[in-house]
Amino acid sequence: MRARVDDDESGRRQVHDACLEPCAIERGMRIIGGKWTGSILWHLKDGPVRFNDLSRMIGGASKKMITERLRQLEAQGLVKREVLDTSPVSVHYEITDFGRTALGFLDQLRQWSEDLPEGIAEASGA
Amino acid sequence: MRARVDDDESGRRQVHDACLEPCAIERGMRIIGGKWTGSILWHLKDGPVRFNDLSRMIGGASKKMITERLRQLEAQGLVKREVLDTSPVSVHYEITDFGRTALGFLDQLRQWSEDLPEGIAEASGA
DNA sequence: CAGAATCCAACCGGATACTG
DNA sequence: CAGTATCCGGTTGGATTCTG
Repeated sequence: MRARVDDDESGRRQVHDACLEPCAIERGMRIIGGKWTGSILWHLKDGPVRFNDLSRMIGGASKKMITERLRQLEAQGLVKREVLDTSPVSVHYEITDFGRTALGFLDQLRQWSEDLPEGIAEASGA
Repeated sequence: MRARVDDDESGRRQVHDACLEPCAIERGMRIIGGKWTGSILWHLKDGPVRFNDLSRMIGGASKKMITERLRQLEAQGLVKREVLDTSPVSVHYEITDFGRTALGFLDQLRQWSEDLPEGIAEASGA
């Protein structure tokens, strides 16, 4: 937060020494590393999903969380919100083209996570 | 406490319907999604690094954080700690083979993060 | 159905100071 | 050098209740 360094306004100088690539990782993580963010995005990959369906798909996340993350993803342009004026209103959430560019990484992460040795997750916050 | 299910004391039942893959994503995220975790791992990819060097490389993270994440990564088997009894003691942190299996998607994330449209990060927690 | 609002405990993580 | 210890404010995120 302190050494933000100019955004190439002067001449492609950008980062000086340390965080060049690492910061990219951190920045990315703050975008799709939030709790449930990845899961939400992942569940949208096959097409638009309605709010409650999404909520049910991701059992474990509260509606509050789903909403929050969805709003965030929308603000970032990874997800598109669409209100259909049906009987009791339904809302579709759809992944954008930009959002799809994150699916590759997400899929790799998913694969990696699936065959983790046992007890790894426990060692995280034990 | 309602549908935690997975006590696996009875017989490997674990996940029931919803979160099968999504949970994998979440689990993975909890392992390498911590603040600085990805960066640390990434900086170890070219060989062992000493504590303070690592600390300097990742300017922005306090020693406390570096230590914490390092301990966590060690407990999970992604990083190996090695104490060399030199003059004022030096400690090497080295990525393990298992740890290397995470570098693939970390690199994808890095690439993805590098050419993000401007203003995206700001929309995260603004 | 699709949220918004409120409350509040837990944890995260930065700053600072101290140690062998 | 390589941490540990302590403090502490801010954010996270779950539970619950209410609404158009």
